[in-house]
Amino acid sequence: MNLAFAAVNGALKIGPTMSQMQNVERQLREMILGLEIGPGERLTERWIESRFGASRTPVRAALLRLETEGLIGRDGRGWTVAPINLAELGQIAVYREAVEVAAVRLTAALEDRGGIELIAAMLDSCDAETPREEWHRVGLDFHIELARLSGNEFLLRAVRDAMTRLSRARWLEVRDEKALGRAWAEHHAILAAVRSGDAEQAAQLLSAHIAGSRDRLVTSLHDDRRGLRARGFAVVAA
Amino acid sequence: MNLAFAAVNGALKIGPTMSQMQNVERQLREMILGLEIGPGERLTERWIESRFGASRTPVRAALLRLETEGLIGRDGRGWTVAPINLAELGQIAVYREAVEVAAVRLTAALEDRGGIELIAAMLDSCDAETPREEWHRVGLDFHIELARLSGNEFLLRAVRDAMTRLSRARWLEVRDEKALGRAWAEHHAILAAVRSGDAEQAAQLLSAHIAGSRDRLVTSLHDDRRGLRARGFAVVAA
DNA sequence: GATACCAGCCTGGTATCCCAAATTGGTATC
DNA sequence: GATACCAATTTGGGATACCAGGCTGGTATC
Repeated sequence: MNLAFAAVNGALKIGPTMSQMQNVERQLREMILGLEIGPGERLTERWIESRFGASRTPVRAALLRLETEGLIGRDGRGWTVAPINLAELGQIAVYREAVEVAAVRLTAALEDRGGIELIAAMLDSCDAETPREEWHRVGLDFHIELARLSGNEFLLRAVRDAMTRLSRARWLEVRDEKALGRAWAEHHAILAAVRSGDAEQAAQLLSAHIAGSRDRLVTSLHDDRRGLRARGFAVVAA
Repeated sequence: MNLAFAAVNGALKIGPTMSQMQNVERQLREMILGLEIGPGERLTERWIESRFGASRTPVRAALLRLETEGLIGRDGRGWTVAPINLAELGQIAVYREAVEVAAVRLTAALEDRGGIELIAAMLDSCDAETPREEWHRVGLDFHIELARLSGNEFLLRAVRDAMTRLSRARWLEVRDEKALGRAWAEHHAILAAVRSGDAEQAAQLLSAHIAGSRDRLVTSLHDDRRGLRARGFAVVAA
């Protein structure tokens, strides 16, 4: 079973019967997260309408939902793809630390922690041959699936929301193989602590992981901000 | 300055220029939170349309937003006011403990904690003569404003979301004067700890307060579930 | 050449119309 | 009386027409 697919499928209801609104929402989200539409770019309902072959009714519904996800915002009397906001990334790190640590503490206290092995398998499915997209996806899904194990819908939703908002920034981050390996090792260390039921250890490792991740991310984007702006991406300073 | 009003005003943009969608959203939210529309009740877009004198377009936009707030949900091919869900209340307590404790720790570490006095004043504005609605509102706003002091938008949003979802259940809770006084005292004790910069103490007091609040809430609603159902309210067991 | 002004276009906001599917209520059948 | 069935109604999903306000580009004036 593919955990990641289950997650996506559960959230988005991919299937033969998908409404126009879900269709537009999904495709538009993918274009934004995949940076096919750059941060800061203007969106018009008419453009989306013609781009996806749906009328304005489902387009507007999709825009409203993406707004609540923080992927787009209102710019006066129009829609704008959310810019990369370095200050916001710092706040998100604090937020996700709170909810992820709470979730991992809950999970470590559970009796049935078998789900951990599925997450470990997901991590192990990545190797040197794995494309960068896959590393990126697994890196996000690790935290989401870990939160899911807690069984708390609200912690899960919060983590998923945070990872969605971090997704583009993490994609833009320049990460060398060493950084990828370190993250991989840290993920496994967290899993080991949870597996052994050591909530305190798991919490500390996770906190450190999130803090380090935030520092590397903000530093990388801060250093690259000129290049990012040159690509037409709106970057808001910390 | 009225903190509570500022919060509402900031969130809802009350003013002379309010779109139909904001109008419908606000009124419908008030009807749901005020239990004028009972938990579990069916909603049709046509009814809302005629009830508020707006066409279906803004009605549907408002419904989409209220759905993300968890106040309504889809029931097959229709809309339903979210039932009172005792299991969910327990999960929300865990969630809000995570984010509120994180926020209060941040605030206790701030240099400028002057905002605390405004919150204390808000608490002190309630006395024996104060109507129940006001106690209810202040009890919710206390936690929201405390989170606002942290300066973290995401923690604030999370607390606001949690309090919105708890609002109806807390309104239905049978609280005697003793319980109100205890909550008032606990709130002040938390403020005192934050004021003195004792993050650890503030965190512990807040955790205990949330746990106690949850226990009383779930117990009260559990005991009253027959009465609630007799009033036509859908109550989902824990 | 700079500036004040105005018409036309483009935007999101709203109202309304159509549609397929599902619910419902009555009816005929056993 | 229970049940299978069918038509009318109602539902949300979608498409489209219209509107007011703001932006733009051109033009006339100084």
